[in-house]
Amino acid sequence: MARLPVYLRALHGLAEHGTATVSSEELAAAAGVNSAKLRKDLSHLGSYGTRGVGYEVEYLVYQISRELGLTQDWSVAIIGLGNLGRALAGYGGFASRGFRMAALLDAEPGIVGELIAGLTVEHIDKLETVIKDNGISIAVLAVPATAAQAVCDRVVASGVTSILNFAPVVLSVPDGVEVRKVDLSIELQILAFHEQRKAGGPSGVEQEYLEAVEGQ
Amino acid sequence: MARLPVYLRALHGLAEHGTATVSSEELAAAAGVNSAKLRKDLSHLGSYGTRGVGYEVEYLVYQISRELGLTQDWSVAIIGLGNLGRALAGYGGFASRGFRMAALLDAEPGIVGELIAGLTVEHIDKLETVIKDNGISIAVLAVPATAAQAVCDRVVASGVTSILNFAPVVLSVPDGVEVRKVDLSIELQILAFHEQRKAGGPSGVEQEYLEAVEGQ
DNA sequence: AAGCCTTTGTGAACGCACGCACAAAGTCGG
DNA sequence: CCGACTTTGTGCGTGCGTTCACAAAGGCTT
Repeated sequence: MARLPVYLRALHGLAEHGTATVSSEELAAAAGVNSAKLRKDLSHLGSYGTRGVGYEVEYLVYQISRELGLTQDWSVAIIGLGNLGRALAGYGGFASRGFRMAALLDAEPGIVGELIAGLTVEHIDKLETVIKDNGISIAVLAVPATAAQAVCDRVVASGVTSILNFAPVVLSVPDGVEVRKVDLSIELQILAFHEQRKAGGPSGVEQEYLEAVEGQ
Repeated sequence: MARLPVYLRALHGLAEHGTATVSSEELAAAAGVNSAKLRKDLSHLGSYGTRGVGYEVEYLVYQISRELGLTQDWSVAIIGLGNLGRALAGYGGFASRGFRMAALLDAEPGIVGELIAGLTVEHIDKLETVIKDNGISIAVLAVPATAAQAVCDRVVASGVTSILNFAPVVLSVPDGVEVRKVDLSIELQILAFHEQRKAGGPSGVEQEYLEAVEGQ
């Protein structure tokens, strides 16, 4: 189900290319998955395909968007406007998918007041007010690890129920609050693992381990 | 196995806290996983725990680091120094885990020559030379989607065998080259999905779908 | 209008990963 | 030195996701 956004992106690419209809085989290749898996995923949304032909791109885009809740706009706050926060604020992929950057918050006096991506950075002291006034339900945390849990508690108390966390800590939240974590250094470490394996590779007990996790 | 970096981070946290020994239960809680799963993961590396006591933090850190190939230094190139590339270049979590930022590359004349995180941005024309001279085996792609595949082909041709891709495209690479993809907007879309579900939620066939993917 | 061909949707088997629960093992107190 | 307690390491059952393979269904050609 985390694959629906991937399909959606592939479909957007096809639409821009002028393709009107697509088979499960083609779409699966574009998304990098098995065609049977794709068909099963799509069939859970309802029968939106035509046998013998395939799926109508535009219609499928709408259906997936609706399923993902992208037909309505979501207000998002970015907290922490360091390098990463700025990158996220300027990332075009959000606005085009129904996400509205509604507020930027930071604690640093030198950053507060700055204009980033058309928004003025506000002081984190106003967090509660800003979140409630803008009807923000999704918060993006790009703050230092040490501040993450405290900020998390505050946004949750203010009514935020979805958090995208870039800080390298496991956040604890009450039931009903969704947290997704992105950790950039973990991805690199996984690459290093495979890299090491290619470069001669370990031996002994490690080899057994490698065999056990093969393909992961 | 993608969990080893998570354990490693939790262990680093414990080490800084002065903890010398840790039980699987405690470590599992810190990493946000089941304790049995953690023990099984660690047992694949070998028997590094002491029954009745737990695991020695420092020793376990070393063993996991070695398994992940972090005891040797990896040279990494960042290609594309937009907001995201800059954030990555300045991210401290890399250097502390055995990754050395060896080169920054961009095509934009206004960016080339700039000093970022202690490194001078070089022109992408020198890509092949830079990669070979620095023995770079891992490349981070923070370029626009339209340029991603072309840049990817060039780094692969230059000998890079691991790619961390931030561009929203599925890269095609020859066998033996590892690609990991990070897509920031996908994470937000998944949050929106859950958010929509909480806010009243869809009905009809969609409800069946939701039940089918419950907990995901 | 009828049959062929393509492609969807899904039933069923396979495989993997997760988690429980327990036995082995090692430590600490008496 | 022995017994009780703690914690690891793991065998086994369960449940989920993936994949194969095929039947149903619709379009297209003749």
